[in-house]
Amino acid sequence: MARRAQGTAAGLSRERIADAAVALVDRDGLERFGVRRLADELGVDPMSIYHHIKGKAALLDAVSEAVLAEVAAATDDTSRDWEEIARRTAHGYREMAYRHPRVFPLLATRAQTSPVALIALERLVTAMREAGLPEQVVADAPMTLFGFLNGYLLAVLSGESGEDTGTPAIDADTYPTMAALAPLQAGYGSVAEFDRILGTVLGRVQDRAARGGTR
Amino acid sequence: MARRAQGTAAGLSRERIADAAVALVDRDGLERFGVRRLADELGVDPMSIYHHIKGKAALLDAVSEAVLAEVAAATDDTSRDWEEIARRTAHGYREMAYRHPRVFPLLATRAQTSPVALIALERLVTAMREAGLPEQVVADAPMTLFGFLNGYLLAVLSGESGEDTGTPAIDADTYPTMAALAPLQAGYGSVAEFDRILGTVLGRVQDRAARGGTR
DNA sequence: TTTGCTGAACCTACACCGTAGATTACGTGG
DNA sequence: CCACGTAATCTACGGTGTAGGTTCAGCAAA
Repeated sequence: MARRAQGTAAGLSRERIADAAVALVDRDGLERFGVRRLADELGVDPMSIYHHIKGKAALLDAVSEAVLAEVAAATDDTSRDWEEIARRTAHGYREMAYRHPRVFPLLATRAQTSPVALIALERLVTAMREAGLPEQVVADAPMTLFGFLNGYLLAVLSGESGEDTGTPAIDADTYPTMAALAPLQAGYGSVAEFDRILGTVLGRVQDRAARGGTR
Repeated sequence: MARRAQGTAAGLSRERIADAAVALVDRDGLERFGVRRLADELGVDPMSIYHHIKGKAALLDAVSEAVLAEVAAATDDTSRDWEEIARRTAHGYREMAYRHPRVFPLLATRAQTSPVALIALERLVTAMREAGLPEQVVADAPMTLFGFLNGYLLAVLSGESGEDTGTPAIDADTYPTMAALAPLQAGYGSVAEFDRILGTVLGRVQDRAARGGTR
């Protein structure tokens, strides 16, 4: 609010800006997020931000990177077992998604090429390779795992973080089967549910490996 | 461009607007899409659109609905075999995604409650139920199938539709395994690849069914 | 101490956006 | 022939991202 005079240090830095941006998106959502609002939050002129980050796109990149860094920090890397690594990464990813449901669409939409993402993937595929899994299976693993993680979490969180929290409650007359099934879909955000589905995905990977890989 | 005088009919309708919006997003991308640009494209005052569609959010809903309708139209519903239905729906969905790569993020992000989406799901789960599959398996099917479809297609298309089509070509020194695997990931986007992964997902559903369902 | 430079912060300005509210005129039913 | 609903336009407001210029604390060399 009270902006300092020109030339006075405001203690801005890429990291401080990114953290504030994450907090702002968490609070108000992606729609309402903007450079000016972020500047207000930091008690700073909008243009000051541009001295540390090139533009709004780069700002969103920084947000992605910040929450991904959380995952990396929370995942301990003591294990060498690829399935253990995959499980821990997936659970860490899920927890981050629940911590920042309104940031998550950003991650699912943009291709992840940031170092922190690549390091995690490199660790996973290296472990898989050392375990002797067929090359093609290893090559497909990132896409298989994160493709599903993104799709699943996006669907589960879309109700969780929605601006308007009104589940329309599908019409039982026109969609009888869907309505009948609704109670069975009640437990959809639970860890148990997640772990079960994750297990089937990893099980599939192992099946392919056992069969010898390519097809 | 040449706007007519006030009161003169411009032949606008929800459908015509939605079609033009889809074309505009296809051409310029979601970032550049806006009410004013759409109005320009239609040769119409921006506010005229508001007489047919409530606001920008509703406009994007209309876009989603329009492309989903394409899928429904292209998928013939002669079969009663649930696996056949799932396959055809999935392939139709994929083709739509490739036809409108810049619209697709919209579908993956927003929860689908439009009639056209619900009708397709109702058909699928009804067929599965009639085939005698366990209730919980049927209940999980929509999430399993579309969760994966969305995640996978989002990842594959993010390179396809990118505003800047520069694949960064990961550094072979810092990420040796990832770099070594890159050639094996070349064919990502092909129908064959898609069908293979789809097969594993459907195979998983059948496995669960054979084992008796819940767990 | 004085000088001059660097860079981080601010200020101004512009083009654009979504949309609320008022106005206009065509086509139709009475 | 006239009133009216409707579909279009016009005007205006507050908000956005950001290019370009300005200001000034802090520091290094003279």
